[in-house]
Parts: sequence; C-alpha cells; structure tokens
Amino acid sequence: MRIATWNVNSITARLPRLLAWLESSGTDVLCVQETKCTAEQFPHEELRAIGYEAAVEATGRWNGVAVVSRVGLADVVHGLPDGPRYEEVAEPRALAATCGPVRVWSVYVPNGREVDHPHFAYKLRWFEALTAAVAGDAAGQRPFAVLGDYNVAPADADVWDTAVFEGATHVTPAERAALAALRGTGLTDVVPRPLKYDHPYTYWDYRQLAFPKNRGMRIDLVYGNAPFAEAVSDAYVDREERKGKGASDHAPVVVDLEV
DNA sequence: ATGCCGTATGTAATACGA
Repeated sequence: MRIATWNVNSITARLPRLLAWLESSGTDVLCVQETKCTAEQFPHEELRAIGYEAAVEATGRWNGVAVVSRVGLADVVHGLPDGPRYEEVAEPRALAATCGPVRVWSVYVPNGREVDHPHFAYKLRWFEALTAAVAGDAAGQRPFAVLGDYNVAPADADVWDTAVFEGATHVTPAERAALAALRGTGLTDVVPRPLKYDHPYTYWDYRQLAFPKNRGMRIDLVYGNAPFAEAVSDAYVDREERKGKGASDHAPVVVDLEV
C-alpha cells in the first residue's frame, strides 16, 4: 500500500491539485496538514467521489489536520491527548486513525516562531505530549507511524544553508532532542529519496526562487515503528508536486509498504 | 524551464509561515 504525508497549505486552495494527485499517485492513505478550513468546509464530497473517506480535526483559518483513506478509517482520535494549549486554545494539530493494517497519526507540530517566543516552549511541550501519546502504539506489533509537518530539520544536512538558520528555530538542540525522545519510543526516521539533487527536502519557501534554487528543508517526516519500517519498500519526496502555479510550499512524502 | 510569496479573513490590511 502507498501512504503519504503532505502539508497542503489550505485544502480549499489545493483541492484541484489534491484530487488529481491522489489519483495519479495511487495513494491509499494521506496524512494532511494545514487544511486551513472549518470542519464544515472540509471537501468530504469531492474526496468521496474519487473513493476516499476522511477524518478531520479542523477549526478554521489556522492549522487543521486530516487522514484521507481508501482502505478504511477506524478508531479515530481527535486532537493530541493531554496536549498543551496555546493562548488557552487546544489547536487542531493531531489526528489518529487506523487504515487497514496500519495505524497513523497526522501531525502539524507548532512552528515555534522564535527561540525566545512562548510559541517555542509550546512547541517543546507539544512534542512531550506527542511522545507520551504514541508510546503504546510505537512499541506495538501493528505497523504504526507518525507522519506530518514536524517543523524540525533533524540534521544540518536537512537545511540548504546552516548559516541562514543560526539562532533560528527548526534546528536547535532542544528541538532535535525532542525528536530523539520521540524516536526513543521505538520509532525510526523513514528517510525518503530525493527525486533530484542530493537532499530529500520537503519544503521550499515561496519567496526568492527558493524552489528553483533548491533552497529547501526536510521538515515533513515519517517516523515508523519497527513493523512499519521493516515493511517499507520505497520512500521518496514527490517534488514534481511543488512545481507550477497553485503548488503548496511543501511536497508530499510518499512511502510504499509491503503489508 | 521549477521563476522572484501565498492563504484566510473580508473587501484593506494583517497574522502567519520557517
């Protein structure tokens, strides 16, 4: 089966490309981030018309996640259990579902903004809650993965220029320690192949020709438990989807599983 | 060519992104 994660940067703006991509890629399960819609606005009908159902955690213009599946959708968990609030709001940033033989979380980790901003402490607390929430499934025998926009580059090689990110979020030891703690539950980083160039970047800023210049970052990650990782037959970044008018600033990460 | 920021809100300007 084919499973993927994609920060679509508004599912409304991306709907034509999303529908076309689901069909052309043959994706069975897609974890979506930044739907930027209300639950009522989510395009269930359009997805159903091409054979997919969806579970959605979304509240409006910010954040929002979903799991879109054509191989079943069960045992949905809405929101991150015991997750921190930001400015007293429980933001829609996580959703779990079981799709056929695989259980997944679709996550949109808080950005952090600046290292001395309250949003950064919120980001680290959010990772702690995620780690606690997934520990059971991570240690289990069923294929399980946490897929999404982690807003952390795991290593220096995962950003196009480390000098640009000195003192910035996404590359700090604290964020990378949070990733290590998450892996400590039994998860491994399923690193995709780049279809071009040397690094499997998944995000390129819209500005300053970042994509044509390949000034990217690998921040969309697939963390799978042992049964998941052992079933992986291929993984790649579909950079073709970052091209052209109407693209998201993130490309899908695609994983093929022998399950 | 992959090409110089995009989205939602709301209808101008702002918040947000990383």
